[in-house]
Amino acid sequence: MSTIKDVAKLAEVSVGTVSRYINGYKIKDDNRIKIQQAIERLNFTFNPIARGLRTNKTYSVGVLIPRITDIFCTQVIEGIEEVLNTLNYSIVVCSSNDNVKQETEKIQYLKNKVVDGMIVMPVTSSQLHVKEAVDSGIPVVLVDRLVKGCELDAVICDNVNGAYSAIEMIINKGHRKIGIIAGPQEIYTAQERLNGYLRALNDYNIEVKEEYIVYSEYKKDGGLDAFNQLMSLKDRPTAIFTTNYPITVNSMKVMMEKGLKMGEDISLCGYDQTELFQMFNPPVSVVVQPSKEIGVQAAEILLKRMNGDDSRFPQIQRLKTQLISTDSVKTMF
Amino acid sequence: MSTIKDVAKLAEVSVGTVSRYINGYKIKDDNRIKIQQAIERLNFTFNPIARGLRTNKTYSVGVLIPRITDIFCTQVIEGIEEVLNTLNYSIVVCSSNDNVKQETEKIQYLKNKVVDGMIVMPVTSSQLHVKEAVDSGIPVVLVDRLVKGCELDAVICDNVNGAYSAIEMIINKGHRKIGIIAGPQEIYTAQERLNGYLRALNDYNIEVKEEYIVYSEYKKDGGLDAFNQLMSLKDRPTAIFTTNYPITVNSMKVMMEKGLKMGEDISLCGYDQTELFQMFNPPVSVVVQPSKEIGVQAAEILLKRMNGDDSRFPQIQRLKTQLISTDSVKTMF
DNA sequence: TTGTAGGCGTTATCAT
DNA sequence: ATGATAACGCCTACAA
Repeated sequence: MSTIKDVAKLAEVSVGTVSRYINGYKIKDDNRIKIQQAIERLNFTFNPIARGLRTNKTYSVGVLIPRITDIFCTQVIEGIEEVLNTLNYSIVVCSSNDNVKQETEKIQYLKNKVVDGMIVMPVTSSQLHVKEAVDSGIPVVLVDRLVKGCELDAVICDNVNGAYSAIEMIINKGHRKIGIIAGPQEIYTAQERLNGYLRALNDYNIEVKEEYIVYSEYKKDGGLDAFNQLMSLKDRPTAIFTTNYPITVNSMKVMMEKGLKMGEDISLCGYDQTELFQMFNPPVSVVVQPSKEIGVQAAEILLKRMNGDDSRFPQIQRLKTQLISTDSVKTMF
Repeated sequence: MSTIKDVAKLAEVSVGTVSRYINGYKIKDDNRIKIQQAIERLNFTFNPIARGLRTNKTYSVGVLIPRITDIFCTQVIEGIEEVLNTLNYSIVVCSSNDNVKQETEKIQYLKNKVVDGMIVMPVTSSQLHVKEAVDSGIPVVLVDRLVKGCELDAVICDNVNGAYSAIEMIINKGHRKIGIIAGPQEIYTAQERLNGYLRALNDYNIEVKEEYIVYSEYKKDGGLDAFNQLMSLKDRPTAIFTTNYPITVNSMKVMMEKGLKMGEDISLCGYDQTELFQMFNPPVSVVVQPSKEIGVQAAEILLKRMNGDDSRFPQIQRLKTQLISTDSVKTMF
């Protein structure tokens, strides 16, 4: 590997001149040509590690998500990548595996890796692991979930209205007995989605029945028990709102095993989209989040911060969801 | 941010001693204690960038995949992460977006980022973009696909037998008119899967009909035209083997639109697994690749190379697939 | 516009 | 076992 020094020697200029050339400063034309040729001849590529040491910039950002195999997460990453890659930032990805302890460790880990900034989708909204990263002065943008007691930039969805629109649709199709499988209430999105549910019932003057509200983890096996619990009520709900992807999938799985037909025996509306949902018979009603757009906007805010622009801090973007309404929710009249 | 120098001063030792402490060399007990305290007091974390400059190691590896939203890819990454993260390697992820040009660029990009090694899932098997990276001396492990004319470590699946087992199952259920939607023949896995198909027909003495073999892209919209083409034959196949995930999904989509019932009007066997496939009615028959295991093994080989162990080069691991056989392939008798 | 030289935070070599 | 010091490759005053 040749260095700036080799280039300088071959081009018969000083290293300073070469460095200036590389960084786009103005230099004499004939020097420019000599340097270009030297670079070509030596197959020189400069060492960003050395530059990073000097400039304290690594041109890399950390992305911390609960799980790399989660479609929602990868769609967000796709958005991040789209913005950051063209600017030559690289993306260091790691997963917290839905685990607060790992999340804390990984934040520390990313800090140690000296990323210029990070985008974090927190596992829980309750604690302040994320706070540490902030305190170290590196810009952090939250995604999908806010964290209590943390003033931070964030790009999230309007979960209240997302859930509200789902419940409203279910009500409008004639349902009155509507169950919800809510997520853990330490999680910000889970709180909001439950709120949307409550608010919609309230607005339509439908009594909230405690037993129609069950809770579940937002993890891989979430929803299995919860769905069964709803099904075992004497006075079963006619429709169920499942508030994230795994819960939706697992509820469908249980229905299948029990031989319950979606949209006939029991109505279902889920959260988060995958192409396959629309290929079931009937297709699955879902609240869709603009996942890629979340990534794009998070990256843009992060970029702004990394460039030292502190305007409008903390900047919280709240994106709208979209409702896909299908026959998985039965029309009752 | 405090440095090793600050620690040395506070602990009243030399920087050399601090460095040795950090790197786990033996030092006098009381020095050790003084250093520990100093580190604590100063909240010192050492700078891997500086270390990297000196040691020429960045403790980061690049992972280049066709698309971050592809489940197969993310499962592979999950495996890679599992191995590498505990060893404190970070993973720089980027996508080639199914695009040879981007692949070439991103390989260059990763090289410039000074990763210690890279894991690449190549877009095509025909060209030598990957060769460049190799020539630069950094270890590269291929995943899922081999590249012609490149002697490289690789972890792939036995696609021939994967396809063979699928076709064999279809034959055993009484089908004789079996179509295949094969991938682009520049892609290694696509070649192999077609071979498996041909070999199985041959072994069972079934004539290969040219019009039952159609081709499609291995990309997002792959399979749409191809499936229609098979359906428009006068003498339609009774079963179709779709050779990757998008093709399988899109074929199912077309079937749905046309009102064809899977496993009755037309039988289908796909490639690559997602949990949702098993929740359709009937569930979808698929050839399943051990995707996470691919990642694990690739990471292990890469690790070996990064540690200077050149034994058994080029090491090619060929993993077995598994067949899920369901009623999506009709039993004909 | 250019050259020189010091420094970024480590590691590694040499004496001691 | 430890200290002093020269690298590692680049950037950036400063001086010319």
